[in-house]
Amino acid sequence: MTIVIHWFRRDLRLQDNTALSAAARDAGGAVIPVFVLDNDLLRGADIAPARVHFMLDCLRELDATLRRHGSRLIVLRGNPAVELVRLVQRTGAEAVYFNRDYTPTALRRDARVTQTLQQAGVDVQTFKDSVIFEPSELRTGDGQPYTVFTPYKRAWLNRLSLGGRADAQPIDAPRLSALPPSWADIGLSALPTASELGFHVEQELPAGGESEGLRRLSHFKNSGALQAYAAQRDFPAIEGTSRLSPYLRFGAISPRQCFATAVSTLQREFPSKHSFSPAASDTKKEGADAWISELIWREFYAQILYHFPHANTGNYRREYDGLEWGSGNPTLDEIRFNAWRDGRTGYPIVDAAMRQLRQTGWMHNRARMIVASFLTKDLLLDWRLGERHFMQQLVDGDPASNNGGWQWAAGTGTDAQPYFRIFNPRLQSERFDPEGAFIRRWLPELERVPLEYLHAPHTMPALVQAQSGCTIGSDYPAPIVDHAVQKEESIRRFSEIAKKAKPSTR
DNA sequence: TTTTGAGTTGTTCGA
DNA sequence: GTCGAACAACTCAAA
Repeated sequence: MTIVIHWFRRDLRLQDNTALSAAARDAGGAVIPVFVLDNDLLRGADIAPARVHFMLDCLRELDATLRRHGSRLIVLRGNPAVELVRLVQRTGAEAVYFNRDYTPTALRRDARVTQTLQQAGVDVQTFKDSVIFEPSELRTGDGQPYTVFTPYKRAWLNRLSLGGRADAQPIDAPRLSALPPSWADIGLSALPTASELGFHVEQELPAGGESEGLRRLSHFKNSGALQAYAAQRDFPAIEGTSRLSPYLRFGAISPRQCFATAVSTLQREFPSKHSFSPAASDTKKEGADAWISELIWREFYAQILYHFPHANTGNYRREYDGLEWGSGNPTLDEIRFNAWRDGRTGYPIVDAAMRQLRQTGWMHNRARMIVASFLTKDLLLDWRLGERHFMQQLVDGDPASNNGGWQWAAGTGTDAQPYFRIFNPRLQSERFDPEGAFIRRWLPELERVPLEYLHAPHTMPALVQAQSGCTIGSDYPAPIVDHAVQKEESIRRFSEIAKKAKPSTR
């Protein structure tokens, strides 16, 4: 009888798991579920304690669910290639199956692991799972990868309606056989905790795991947040987003499950083309449409990083390699970066967002844009500093989406807005946190500051500062830079590059 | 090859 | 406060 190893990576679930179901099918249920704690990744510079903790949560639940079905999760630690070959030798497995990962680091690792396994005579099979359409599946008429979102989205939706339905259809969880009792000593005796791995988690984190991911997906739909998504998602004080990003990051839920949920909402609101659609339903349709767009953005950035791996460490638009970052004074730059990181810039919307990140390992997407714009356009600091800090903090930190988002904000990426369109932090604050609820939630020192001063506390007269118990300079900082001045300098630097270089990306 | 339409998420100014 | 226009010029993708 054939035995197949399923190597779990970013697919920590049993339902709608492509490689796992294929393994169960090909092996008649005789699947060895395994996860490898990769020492190289755990020692990497871009790792976040919060993300490790969340991942371990997912693994713990995966193991518990497998045990309810008579199986269990074998957890190994070390180099995946070495550990998997050893597991093959011990168990007599003939094949290793896994779901494909498209980030540069994962591609290098998977090439090494595949080669090692094949040299040992093991059959290796890989599957599409973490996206609905893979990087190579959508090409322009010229056969080139898409570099602009809107045509990409159009092609994505077209492909779906022209025979791609199956790609978006979730599949059921497989039936797995019990592992032989004689294998009881294989793998770690217990899943380590984050602190046992050397990570100190200070945040209150969402509970990881497949069931929690599915519960949140249902809640997102049933609470009406999905339908209201287009109208509410931009306000960080509102629970208007799905909060599913960590679950998608680790595959506790699949993009197909998300897409199916969004589509079911559309079909329920619009059972037929001919039904009368009042204005309220149009809003609901916009909600699901906007959320589907975000799922497509996730795949857009995955394929950008796949096709343009230089963007992983450098500017997607290489002509900006000559761009000057920083003030020219490294000490000042360090002070400014630390103020940004710690939420002490004197711009409340920025500071509230940075404290939300530090305290929860997550940040609202509108806030991510604001703080990224602030770091790159107001502090004139290299986007890579912000990108790395996000990766070291975010529970949902995904290399492709994080890189894409930062380069977009910095103006060095795809679909960059014209360089003179620079976020004004005060305007963003007034527009997207009009009641100041988000600011007050994360900046207790501003709790009693009247709303008319909340978006710019340094404008408070001395008397008001005294009345609200918030003295500028001691309780809360004055702005560390002048937005109007920094904006002009940023525009100057970018326009210089634009004059010099003929744009090219490749 | 040429043409055409469009481009996530904005800001500022002046009426 | 609200609204429309200007901001500059280029690339991408498809016809």
